[in-house]
Amino acid sequence: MVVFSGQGDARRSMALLWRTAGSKEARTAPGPKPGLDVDTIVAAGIAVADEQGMADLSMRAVGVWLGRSAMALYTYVPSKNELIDLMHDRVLAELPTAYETGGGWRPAVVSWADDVWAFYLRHPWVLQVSQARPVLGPGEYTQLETVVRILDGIGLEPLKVRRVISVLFQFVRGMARVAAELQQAGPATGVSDEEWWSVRSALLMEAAPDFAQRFPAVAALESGAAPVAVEEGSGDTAPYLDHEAKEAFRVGLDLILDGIDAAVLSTSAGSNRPTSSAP
Amino acid sequence: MVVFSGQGDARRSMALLWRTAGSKEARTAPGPKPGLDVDTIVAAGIAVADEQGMADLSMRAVGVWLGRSAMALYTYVPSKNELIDLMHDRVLAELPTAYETGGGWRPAVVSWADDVWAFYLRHPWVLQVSQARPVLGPGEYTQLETVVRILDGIGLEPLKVRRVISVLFQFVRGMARVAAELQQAGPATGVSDEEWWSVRSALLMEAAPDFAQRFPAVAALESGAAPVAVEEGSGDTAPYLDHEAKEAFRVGLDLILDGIDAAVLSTSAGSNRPTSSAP
DNA sequence: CGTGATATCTTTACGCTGTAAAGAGATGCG
DNA sequence: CGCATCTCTTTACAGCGTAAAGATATCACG
Repeated sequence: MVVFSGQGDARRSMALLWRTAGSKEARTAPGPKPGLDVDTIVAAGIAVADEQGMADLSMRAVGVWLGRSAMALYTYVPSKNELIDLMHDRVLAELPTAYETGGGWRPAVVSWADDVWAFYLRHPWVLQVSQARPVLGPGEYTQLETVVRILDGIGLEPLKVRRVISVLFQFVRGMARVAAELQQAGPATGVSDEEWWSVRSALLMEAAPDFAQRFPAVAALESGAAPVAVEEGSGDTAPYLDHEAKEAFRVGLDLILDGIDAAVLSTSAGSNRPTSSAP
Repeated sequence: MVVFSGQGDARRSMALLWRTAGSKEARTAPGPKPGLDVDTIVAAGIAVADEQGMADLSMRAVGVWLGRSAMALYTYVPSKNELIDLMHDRVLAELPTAYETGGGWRPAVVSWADDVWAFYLRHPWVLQVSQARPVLGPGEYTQLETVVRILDGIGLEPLKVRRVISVLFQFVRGMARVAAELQQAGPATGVSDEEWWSVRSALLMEAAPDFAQRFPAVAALESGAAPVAVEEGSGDTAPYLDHEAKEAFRVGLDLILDGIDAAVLSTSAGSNRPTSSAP
């Protein structure tokens, strides 16, 4: 279930995102002093989402975190969707904003992708916020600025840069989503991935004894590609699939970077040199 | 909010997916004759999800669709999550299962990606089912078999084929997700995308007048890349962004296919040597 | 042909959700 | 002081998934 962005008063949303609410003017209004503020509430929301997951993020839960009732939050934030937008934009601030491009764009993109990957695993709930209509807040634009700066001047026309960024984001988000869901599913259900898979594949062979006949290509692929050597000795909770997911991430990223290379070459055929894999 | 797969009795799940429930034996048990069956319920669930979206898919809604109470479904299906798994696996059956590879793998992959893209836009709720632990049903494996058959024998080692498939799926799903959410958001809120964007960008400039200073690369990119000529005359509801989304999809796909090309070349360079990690 | 076991299906109920509405209590200005 | 105004709480409502209990229909068996 995707969480859609708020549909409320657009001007108020923007003001909250960019903090242009009249924070300067001294308070002279009657009434009790505010015991909270938007930043505190957003921070509490992020803490709850990090700790308990998006499914358990409720106005009541954030209220409990702050020692208030759920309805107290509505004094500062118009709705839960708006709160999520604010959380999303604010949490992006912890990403690095600059990458060394002296060694070429390729290692810079890899570093960036690694950081984004780790970020999503740290805050898996971010992956559940709808991307349809971006939040248009400072965090979002800072993140975009960072990656545009890496890819600027490598010899792609602006439209192509946008497309490349799309592909990169979709890929990183998609792969991180799978890894994050695995990470969540394990502890949440008390069933490790190895257990889950071994139980399931046994049952699969039981339910579909003709599997190899019905799906010959898949069967051949699995028998040929399955044994990615399991590294023993690491004390992580789920070392095997974590490692597997990260390795798939790296290989896929390389594939995309090769595609970018090809695009660069075909655009500026002749002058620029490729960073790897020459024709 | 992602819908996770069922955690119930794994054997029963598999039996439901592969229809190995004792459907053969004649019914001689006492009690009233069943008025429903799993297939009917799954079809109703798909109809509700297609028509009203995943957010409005509830046991009560499916019950109403069938003229029963919500609890009647629990006679046939152990939980809502299980029902969603069954819906997911069943709806995949409408995808084509074979592609002409006579003209090379590349056009075949493009056709496949186009079909999957259209499929996701037809059933956007499928994009909201967790991919962490695949359903392992016949639909899922049929789909996988289809794409493996396209990529088999183009000169990639099995592990690489798996990675390539991962990248393709993540990309298609990611891009389709954005397009689907746009498609949903428009009608649902009564605000077209052009309206939404023009309102938002006006407010953005108001809230962040120093935008071009704070985000110079993004500002430059947008001024340089924005004008993707709007095609007029088409009578669709949201022709511009639909077209834009599809165009981004095609360009991104090309990028990935170029990356695959590079991987094929580097693998079969010389004779048949794998690029990394030989067995 | 009862009669009891069993199956389908409905009704009710519980704790959860986002948030509208109303009220309590504190605060500063006239 | 009185009163308008603000923060925050309480209560309430319609929705959710599903546990539990009960009504009703159907078969096998004495």
